[in-house]
Amino acid sequence: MGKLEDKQFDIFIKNYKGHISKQGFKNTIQKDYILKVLYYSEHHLSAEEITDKIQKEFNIDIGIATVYRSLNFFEEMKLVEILNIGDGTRRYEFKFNKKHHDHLICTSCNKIIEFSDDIIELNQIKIAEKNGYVLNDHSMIIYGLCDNCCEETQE
Amino acid sequence: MGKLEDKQFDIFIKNYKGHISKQGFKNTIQKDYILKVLYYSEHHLSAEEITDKIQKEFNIDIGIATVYRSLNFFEEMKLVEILNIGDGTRRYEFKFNKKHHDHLICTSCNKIIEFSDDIIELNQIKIAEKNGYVLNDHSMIIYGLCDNCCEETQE
DNA sequence: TTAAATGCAAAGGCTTTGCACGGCG
DNA sequence: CGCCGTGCAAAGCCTTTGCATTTAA
Repeated sequence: MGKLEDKQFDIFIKNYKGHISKQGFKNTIQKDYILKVLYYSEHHLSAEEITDKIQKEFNIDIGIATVYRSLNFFEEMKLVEILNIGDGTRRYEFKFNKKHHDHLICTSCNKIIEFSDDIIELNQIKIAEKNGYVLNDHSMIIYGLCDNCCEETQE
Repeated sequence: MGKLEDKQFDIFIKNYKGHISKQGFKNTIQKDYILKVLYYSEHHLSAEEITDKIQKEFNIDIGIATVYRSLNFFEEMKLVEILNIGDGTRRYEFKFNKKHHDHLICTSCNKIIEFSDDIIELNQIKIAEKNGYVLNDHSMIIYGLCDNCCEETQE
């Protein structure tokens, strides 16, 4: 968490808090920590992982129910996106100010790589139109073996 | 369930049964009915829906545990594909002899349309390669409002 | 002060599993 | 007859919910 990033995060959180207040909600440290963990995380985290990280990195106990409630709240506010890779556990990622992207997942080690592809972005709009749908969102997950796991299976 | 289709299904099931026997598994009427329901279904069904359909259409009671076990079995045999639209319930569809396709889902009524797009198919291979992944499979879900639901919201 | 947020534990969905019994080969 | 498959009920896992308590504004 370098200095520049901290400044960026501070600007974001200040903005966020003002927004929250205006809407009649209340700011809490729990939400701050969840946002902080998500903001700085390079990975897509589950509710349990977020809870553990807050405990380990900030030495603060937080109920997992609060984490779930907050995450759902953030999702409604479009700050957070849910990633469902099909293993029964939802993962969450910070979305604000981030370009849309899709995911490439290793079926062996679960490593997740983000990618974005303009051609795919364009085509999904066309497909939605062609079928009479008004596009909302999309999720594309490519499953495969990452380079590491691929080497292992060849040995 | 027209005559032509019945013939097709009979051919399939005969083949399938031979295959099963060779592998040391046993054929059961339960599995037959599950395959039949999936084969003829135009929709993507949940385990519960499959169980209910077998009860209603064939008047046969089948334990939902058996349905789940069979579906997992069929998935391993690549006969069935799991569709995870993110609402917590897995849906299953017959895959055998069917071209790969993706899904367009209405976020209001959950209507599912299948589509396939060559450009997207091509691009996902490129993306996997570019990132050092060996492609396995992919799932693309486009979320939007279908024409019906779109009209309703405008009224 | 007072409405919203938290934390705990209980409840809720969906799916899996253990075990005794039934039925295919 | 041996073993796999089934059915039931219980357990598991992730997530949500009810309720008393705490806390921000």
